[in-house]
Amino acid sequence: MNPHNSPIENALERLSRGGTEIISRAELCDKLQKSAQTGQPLRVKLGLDPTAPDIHLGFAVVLKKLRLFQDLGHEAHLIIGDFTAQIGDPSGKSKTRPQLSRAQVEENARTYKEQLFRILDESKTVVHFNGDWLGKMNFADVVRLASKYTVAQMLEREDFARRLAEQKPVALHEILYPLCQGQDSVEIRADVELGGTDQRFNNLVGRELQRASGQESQVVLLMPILVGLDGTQKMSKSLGNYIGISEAPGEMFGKIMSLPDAAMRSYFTLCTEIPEAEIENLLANHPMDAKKRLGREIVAQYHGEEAATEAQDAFEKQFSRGEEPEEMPEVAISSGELSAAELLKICFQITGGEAKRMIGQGAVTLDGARLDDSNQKIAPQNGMKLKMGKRRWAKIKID
RNA sequence: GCAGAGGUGGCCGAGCGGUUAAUGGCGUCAGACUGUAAAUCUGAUGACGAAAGUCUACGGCGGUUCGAAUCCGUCCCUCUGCACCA
Repeated sequence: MNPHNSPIENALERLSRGGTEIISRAELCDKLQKSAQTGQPLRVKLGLDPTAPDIHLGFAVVLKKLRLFQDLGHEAHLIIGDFTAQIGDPSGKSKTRPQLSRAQVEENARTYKEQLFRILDESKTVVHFNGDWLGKMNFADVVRLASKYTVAQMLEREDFARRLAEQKPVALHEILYPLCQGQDSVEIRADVELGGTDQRFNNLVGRELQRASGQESQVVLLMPILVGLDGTQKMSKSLGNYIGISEAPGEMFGKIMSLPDAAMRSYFTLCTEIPEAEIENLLANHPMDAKKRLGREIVAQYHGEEAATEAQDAFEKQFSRGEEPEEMPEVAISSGELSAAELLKICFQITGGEAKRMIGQGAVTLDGARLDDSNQKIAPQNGMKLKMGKRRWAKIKID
């Protein structure tokens, strides 16, 4: 790092790592400077959706950035979107969501916090519920808020434009969503708002509404979207292509190994702190080794170095060398003969058709011997090891 | 309100009286190969059943028919155009 850099420039540089877009850089520079002079920390906002308390690596990208702000001395302001959750963010798949009770939201928020503070500094975090202000607005307030934005402006938003073009429904309340989120910024007087690039529109509305309310507009930082396990679509819970930050080390490592090679670069830059030059070097070498390094790096962040090494060893043992895993789920079975298909149904909780299919496809072995007849009678014995496909194992235990 | 187009399996999307548990694509799973739970290729993919077969499924309900996702009636929902437009 350039020793001549001022602390502010230094901070700016760290904040923009990983392809972060800053709107605008000059304003952020200003705010950082003012904060340094007055000793007043910046209020950095991040909105959370209370319906999905499982934090994954994609969201962690943003959380890590928020953590960086905290490390620079600023305050994190989390907005639990208990009110907006009733609308459902049109950025996503836009299914109407069930209304959550306050109790459910608080329960979710608790689960959320356990995970959040694996990344964030709790002592510099303030949590808000946007129902506290949005829920109190009366219809006149809503009309006044709605008057601050035009239909044409709202329709600039890509989601709406696309859905209109595809002749898909766009409900009126959905176009209120960006206004709600913008109002949150007004309420907490945010200096900065973080989000994925998919939040660009919403976050910019916040700037607009703050200006309309006589506040200084928030600076917006947009992080690139992390792709999911499929390597194309964004990582999200609803698409089922995510890696949760509290998943078991082995599971996490395995999922990372299943990423398409092409996704590695963005994972390295967004999910690890490895310097650019080293990333280039890793990617120039064998992809499998690079991916193992990636896996170890990420697992270590959430579970520690030791767990990461263990996860890698277990992976190499089970998949590279095809040996059986150290630990496998035990399944209790009462003694007595049963058919191979029935055994599978019990051990792996699958349907009869699926069990037959697995056996028919040669996917099943019992103590290393392939089963090829689903009607074959088996007398289960303690310690028998059943394997289905590459990953699923069960150890039989007689009741 | 009027007119037109639609609502099909996890998703997209064919079918438009029987051979349709329903083409195809995506997804998922498996096998082969390998460099990995990468890539590629191949296959499988409603439930129950040892099997024969039975059941459930094409927005809801009712009807016609030996037989309906396919025809008729009705209701609900979406889209497009027109009308309405303080």
